[in-house]
Amino acid sequence: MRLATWNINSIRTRVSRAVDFAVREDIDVLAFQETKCKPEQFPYEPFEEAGYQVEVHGLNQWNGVAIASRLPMTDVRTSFAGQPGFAKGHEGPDAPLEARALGVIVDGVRVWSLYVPNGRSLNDEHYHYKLHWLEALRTATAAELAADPNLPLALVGDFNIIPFDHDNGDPAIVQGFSTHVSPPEREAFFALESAGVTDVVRPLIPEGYTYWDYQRLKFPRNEGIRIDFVLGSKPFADAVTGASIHRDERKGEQPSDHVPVVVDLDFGGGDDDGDLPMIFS
DNA sequence: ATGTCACTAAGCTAGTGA
Repeated sequence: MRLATWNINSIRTRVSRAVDFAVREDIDVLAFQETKCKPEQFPYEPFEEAGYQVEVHGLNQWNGVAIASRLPMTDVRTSFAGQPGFAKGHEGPDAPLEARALGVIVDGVRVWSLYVPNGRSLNDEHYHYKLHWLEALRTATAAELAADPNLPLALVGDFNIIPFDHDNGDPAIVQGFSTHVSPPEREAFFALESAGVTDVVRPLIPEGYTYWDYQRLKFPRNEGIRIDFVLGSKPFADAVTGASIHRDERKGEQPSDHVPVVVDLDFGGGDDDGDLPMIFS
């Protein structure tokens, strides 16, 4: 299986880019964030013509997550257990949920497409919302893996956290002043390891950015940041055979400000490409 | 020039979010 995650920053603006990438790169499962539309506005047809079915979760023009897959998707969920909601001046499990999580089972793998809240600034209520959201994600992930320790599970998406200093090439993002690099955010990110998931791309690609701001020539100057990740449970991580960050997708006409992150997986069985099984004798 | 972009509601610009 070839699995990708991509903050597309409006699927309606970039549907051709998205489908072309999926086909060209032979992606089986492609998780999107920031689709920025309701299901009735989602451009299903180009995906279906290319052989992908799509699960969509979107409530309005903000956020929005989706998963396109060549393989059947089951057990679709539009939030994780205990996911906090948010409304102005009102945060927590009783507040309305935003469209930031979509989970499916595909080929025996639980895939969560996640768009972690942007903290905006260190003293903003969205910053506390972000930390609570991450803690709830940790709890929900630990519970899901406790219920099925052998489950190949992946948390993929835009985490809006820069885990290490060398993941930050943007001089405007400064420790002590900016979100994405604050110790509480980094602790929340690494705390996901205690739930049983690890970054499966990092060991294969130690350096590299996944996002460059549209403003101030950040891409030509390569002042990017690494905030898009694939975190996998042990059964998932053990199946990883390769990874790639598709920097070229930041180039050309109307790019997203994020690029896709791809992981190759081999769960054994010898039949991961739809062809007849290999016979060894 | 913060060297930008996408969304909506209401109009051809302002407000919001990133």
